[in-house]
Amino acid sequence: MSRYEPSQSEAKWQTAWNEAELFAARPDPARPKYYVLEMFPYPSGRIHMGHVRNYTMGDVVARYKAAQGYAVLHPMGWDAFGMPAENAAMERGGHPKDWTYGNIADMKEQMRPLGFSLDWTREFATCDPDYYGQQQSMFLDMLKAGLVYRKNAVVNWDPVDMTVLANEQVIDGRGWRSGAEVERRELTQWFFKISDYSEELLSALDGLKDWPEKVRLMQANWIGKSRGLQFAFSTKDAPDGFEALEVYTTRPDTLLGASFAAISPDHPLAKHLERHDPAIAEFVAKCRAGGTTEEAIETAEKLGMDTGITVRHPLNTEVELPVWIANFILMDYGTGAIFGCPAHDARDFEFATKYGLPITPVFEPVEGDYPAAEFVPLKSEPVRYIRGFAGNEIQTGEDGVASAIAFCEENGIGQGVTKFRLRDWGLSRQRYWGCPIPVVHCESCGVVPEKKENLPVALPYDEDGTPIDFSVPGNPLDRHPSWRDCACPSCGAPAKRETDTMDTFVDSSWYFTRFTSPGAPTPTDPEEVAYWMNVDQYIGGIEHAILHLLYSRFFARAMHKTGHLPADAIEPFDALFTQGMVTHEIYQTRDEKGRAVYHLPEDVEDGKLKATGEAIETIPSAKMSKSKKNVVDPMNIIAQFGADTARFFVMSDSPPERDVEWTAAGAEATSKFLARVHRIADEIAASEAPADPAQDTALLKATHKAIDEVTRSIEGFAFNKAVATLYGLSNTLSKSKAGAEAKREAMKLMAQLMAPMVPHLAEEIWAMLGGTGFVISAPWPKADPALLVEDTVTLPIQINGKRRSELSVPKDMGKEEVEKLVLEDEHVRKALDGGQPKKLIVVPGRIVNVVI
RNA sequence: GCCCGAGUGGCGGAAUGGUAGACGCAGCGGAUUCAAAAUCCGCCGACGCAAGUCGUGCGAGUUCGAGUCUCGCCUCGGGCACCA
Repeated sequence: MSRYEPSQSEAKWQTAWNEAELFAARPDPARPKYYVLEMFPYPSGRIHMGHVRNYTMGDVVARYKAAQGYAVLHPMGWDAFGMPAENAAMERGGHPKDWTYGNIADMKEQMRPLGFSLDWTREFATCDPDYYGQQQSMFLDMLKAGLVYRKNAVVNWDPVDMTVLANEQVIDGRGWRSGAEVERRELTQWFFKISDYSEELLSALDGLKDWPEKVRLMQANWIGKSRGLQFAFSTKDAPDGFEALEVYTTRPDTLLGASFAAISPDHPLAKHLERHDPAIAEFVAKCRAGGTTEEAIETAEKLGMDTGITVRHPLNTEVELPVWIANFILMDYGTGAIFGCPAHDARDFEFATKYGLPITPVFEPVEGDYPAAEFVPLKSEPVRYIRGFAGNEIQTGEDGVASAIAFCEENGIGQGVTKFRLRDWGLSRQRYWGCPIPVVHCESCGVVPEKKENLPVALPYDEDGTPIDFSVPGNPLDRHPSWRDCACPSCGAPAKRETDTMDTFVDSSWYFTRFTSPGAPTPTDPEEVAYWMNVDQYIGGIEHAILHLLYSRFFARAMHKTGHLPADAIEPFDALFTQGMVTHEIYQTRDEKGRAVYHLPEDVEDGKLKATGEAIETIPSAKMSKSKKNVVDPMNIIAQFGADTARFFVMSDSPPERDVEWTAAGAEATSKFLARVHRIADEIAASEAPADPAQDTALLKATHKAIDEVTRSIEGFAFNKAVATLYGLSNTLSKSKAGAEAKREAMKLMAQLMAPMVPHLAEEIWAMLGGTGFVISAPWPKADPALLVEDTVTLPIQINGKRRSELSVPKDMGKEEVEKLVLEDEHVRKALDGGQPKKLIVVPGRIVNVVI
């Protein structure tokens, strides 16, 4: 008899695997390759249950594919640049570099006991000078290839701290530290020309068959291809140089419903007026208050100001429309100017109602009257045009738009234009802890790329021998005494380095290619990258559905264009899986002022605080977060139950794409189950029961059914169903009266099926039953189709769609014979009461429905 | 505000348009035990004595048949370009 003691056996097997170097990825021409990757973590310092879930999923896939004979690449690294390191330095002193590398060491120590099949020899952090030096090298190649350029763009500006704020540092329109009202300010910044690839990134989505449909949809909407009309209003009383006002509209069919024109506060005309008219300057300044997010702009109160300028209606030059400046017009989309048709646009309606502008319907419902507020039917819906100017009176919005564009083109009013919502990717960050942008500003030569032999342009660690001080707001690179000053790479004259660093999305846009050759002297090694790319299975959070994944798709194309990736790797992720979060209830009490005080789950027992016995309020589950203290430390779970319990629990119950609720009871139940499996295996190992052909066959059939189900579940990322199947198989095994030999074989197969999820226990059982080698190196079992077929099936009999009876028949019984038997059924005879059914539906092998 | 999801017993969830609730948790009953823990066996959507009726967020619809498909809502979650 041996007991289940994970604390001993888990460490033992991990040592054995490491000694056998099982997880080092090696190209092997004799086998197909498989690259499985989980989104690499930000080194916050502590792993959390979300990490455990994410990496367990990847590990299940990696181990399963290895058992199937693939040469597997399963690497791990660190997304190590970013704001938290700088924030930590500001709040607690110290240096971002020390904080980050310390966190990496801590997290690695926490990940080790989980027994993931990771190839740690390929590990790197994006803040390693070697990594970001290669990134700088690619940046220079992309600059040369015309994929990078500079232009002005708005940032959140904190007028008190005199610093740029990230969106998350703007809370209700105010800076998080100073509390000052944030304003939008323009800076010259670096951009990737992702817009060159708008069409390509959109159309290539169709090829991503193994991506979730919702992610493809989100990306398609984000890219936002639209067909519309661009035309110029001719202006009256406008300043010189503004004789025409270019507008873009996706609803040219509503042109005769135009009641005003509106321009963005950032439109060149608005900027011109701002310089000459104090009232407009004041208004525009008001528009610029608040953060830069689309959400902030769209939910802000609609503000407008009449400029006094008018434009002539292109279809009827007698009609003049006023030109307003409006805070909800985005300069980044279209031309930064629109015409407003309040009758058929909710935003225009709100604006027109507020400022008393006319509302002129262009179309109405085919049946019924024009509604009280705006009327915005689906474009695919037919409507009756009462102020149409092109095509039929009754047509869909789509047709109306198409004929309006055709009409305007014929009459020289404007052109049909395709536009995209997708904007170029601004990569400049006015921060220290990021990859320096490797260019130099020279007074005579302008912007000069750094020479490649001078890369990496490394971040300075200290100033004259003392670590950089982060207690002062702003970017330390800007005020560094020696780092900033340099010689111009072109003319050698004194020059200044660019002090902006790169968006951390750049770091995460190519790390998956670097894993194929982490030590290469170039960004990628052609042979290695050609062998390992693409990522066969990518796993990460749904929150990355748009930005990270879209930027990576673009970057792969840019890398191809600059010779760093082969043509067949421009869609880097063959299959994508997006997993849900790990959630937990929140426990709180109130302090004397009635404010919420949160408590860790481990400090709570039976609805009371362990320490004081004070009753706690329980708030429904939410994503685990430190601020709400609803976190369960994986280390505690591993210490108490072992890694396999933690791994198995996060795979149980909830489907992986959905959020999973962590419950202490669930973890304990999982641990009990694993102990039970261990006990059953132990009993089987000692058993001497003689063979029993009937029982042995029944067990063999059940085992093969489980092989089939677990295999299909893992293939379909339905790990919760694989777990349910294993529960079922363990019950079958414990109750089976089969002989010892048959049971040993069944148990060994079960160990193989469990191995991807609970590898340590599986090894233990495999060894106990005399399996050869490691269970994880044993080839994945195949279900024998002959053992999966059932001879008889139970057909439910429905009467009018409701289940009333059932019928047991041989699997392949013909339709007519089944019908005959159905009509003889007691319930059916009773319901028919001597009559004939209206209809008798027999779906062979599935169901019978008698319609009366 | 805009885009994308999700909603099934007390709880987590299962169900190629075909027996709703597999499997697990909690709960209840029993066995074992001096007793307990552990373990094992059984019951377990609601109402009803029963026959049965009702049940997948709400309201319509398509279908012989809807948790599943369509339309309109509600609630919760993710994203909205400088959190990662």
